Amino acid sequence: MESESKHSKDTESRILQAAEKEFFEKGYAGARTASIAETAGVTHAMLHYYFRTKDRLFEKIISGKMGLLKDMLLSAIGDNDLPLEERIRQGVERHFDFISANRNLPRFIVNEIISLPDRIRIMEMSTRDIADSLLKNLQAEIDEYAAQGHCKKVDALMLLIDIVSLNVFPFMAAPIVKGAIGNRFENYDEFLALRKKENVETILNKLKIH
Amino acid sequence: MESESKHSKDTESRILQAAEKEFFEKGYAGARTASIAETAGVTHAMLHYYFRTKDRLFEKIISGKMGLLKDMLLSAIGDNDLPLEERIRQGVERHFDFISANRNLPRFIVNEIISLPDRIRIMEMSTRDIADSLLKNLQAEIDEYAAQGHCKKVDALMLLIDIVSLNVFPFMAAPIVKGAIGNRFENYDEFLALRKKENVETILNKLKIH
DNA sequence: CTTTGTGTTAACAAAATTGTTAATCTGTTT
DNA sequence: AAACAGATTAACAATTTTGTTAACACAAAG
Repeated sequence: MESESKHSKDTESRILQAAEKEFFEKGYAGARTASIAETAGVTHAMLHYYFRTKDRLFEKIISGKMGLLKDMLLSAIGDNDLPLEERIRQGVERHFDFISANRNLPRFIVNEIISLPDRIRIMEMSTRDIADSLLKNLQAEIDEYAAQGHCKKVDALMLLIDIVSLNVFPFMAAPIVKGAIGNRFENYDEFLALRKKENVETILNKLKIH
Repeated sequence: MESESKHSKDTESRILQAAEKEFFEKGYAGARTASIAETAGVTHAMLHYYFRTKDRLFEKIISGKMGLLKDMLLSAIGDNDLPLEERIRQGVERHFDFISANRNLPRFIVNEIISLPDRIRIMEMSTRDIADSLLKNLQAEIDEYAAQGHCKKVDALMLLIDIVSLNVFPFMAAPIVKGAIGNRFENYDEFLALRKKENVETILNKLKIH
């Protein structure tokens, strides 16, 4: 038996939780306030009581997730005090794990944020700042290693896009990929584990000198 | 002056055209039949006259696009009668161009088809068939080349997923990537041209022996 | 124990969206 | 030109979804 007490103060957070699920699964337009309320186990009047409108509730969710986008990019670079190859390996793995832990975040971002013209600019500026500062360091490091003959002189930006592309796709397009892999794997997580290794190799392979 | 004649039989196709645009941009839930009708330049009653319901109109659009998904995968493999490396290079380029010509098709598929439980199974079976037959040939070819010492023995499935991942991302996540590239490029198409080359190299690089 | 304020509910209202109908128009056939 | 059939429109109806309100519950403070 769960606590059946009325006047439960966690109502607000339960609505938020249910809203996140609903918005992530169905997008803003597809989400229904009544459905959110039902999932949260409250009447839909409560939703309006706490958040006034669907829009404001959506804002609450989306603003909380904006930070995660930065984290997603940042995680792809790894710690600064490791040798380059190890740093990149770790970065790719952490990035993969991050997305794995937020499987429908990329789809949500791509759909909902892109469809709001205002937000695109915020998004662009936000990613620009992160990318700029981060890539400058990484590029310098790569160039240094390359000068020492330890790796190829690759473009850091392209490398970052490679990492994100490879890591995001198997989650974003999971149903299609599931179809493609057929019965080659026991379950999808098994495939994902292998895919993670493969992505690390693909990225490191771009640095290797032929 | 366009033909202002009433009784224009192209009304149906204009609705379809407007519907495709609307559904692609806003998804099923976000699309408005009135908006579609307005874009098509007809009253929204016409939409119901020709297609009865929003659902049936959506079906018309989606079923027409299902074939394109197959084409998208098929284009990534290229012609059979070329040397392997050339075949893959051409495949990656054609696949990139195909997506470039259907920029919001991937997003549409990922969102709308995935959200319909029925369709996922159709999708899975559909992709399975294509992937199975196609990958068997490609894998055999790779293995042959590898046995001759001309390339590494890579997994064809992983290679296909690599191709699609790398090619799809810059279109699907365009606003985020735009932010990341900042002012390094004149315009996005210039970046895309470079990205296309980069993807070809990334893929071919996986085949090269170190 | 009454007051007070917040949380809660059910029923209702408003708005938006989809779907229908009956009348009208237009080109075609006889 | 009269009849006909499909196309078109405007007005309306139905449904869905969001948002509001008034009454009620309950715990805490005076």
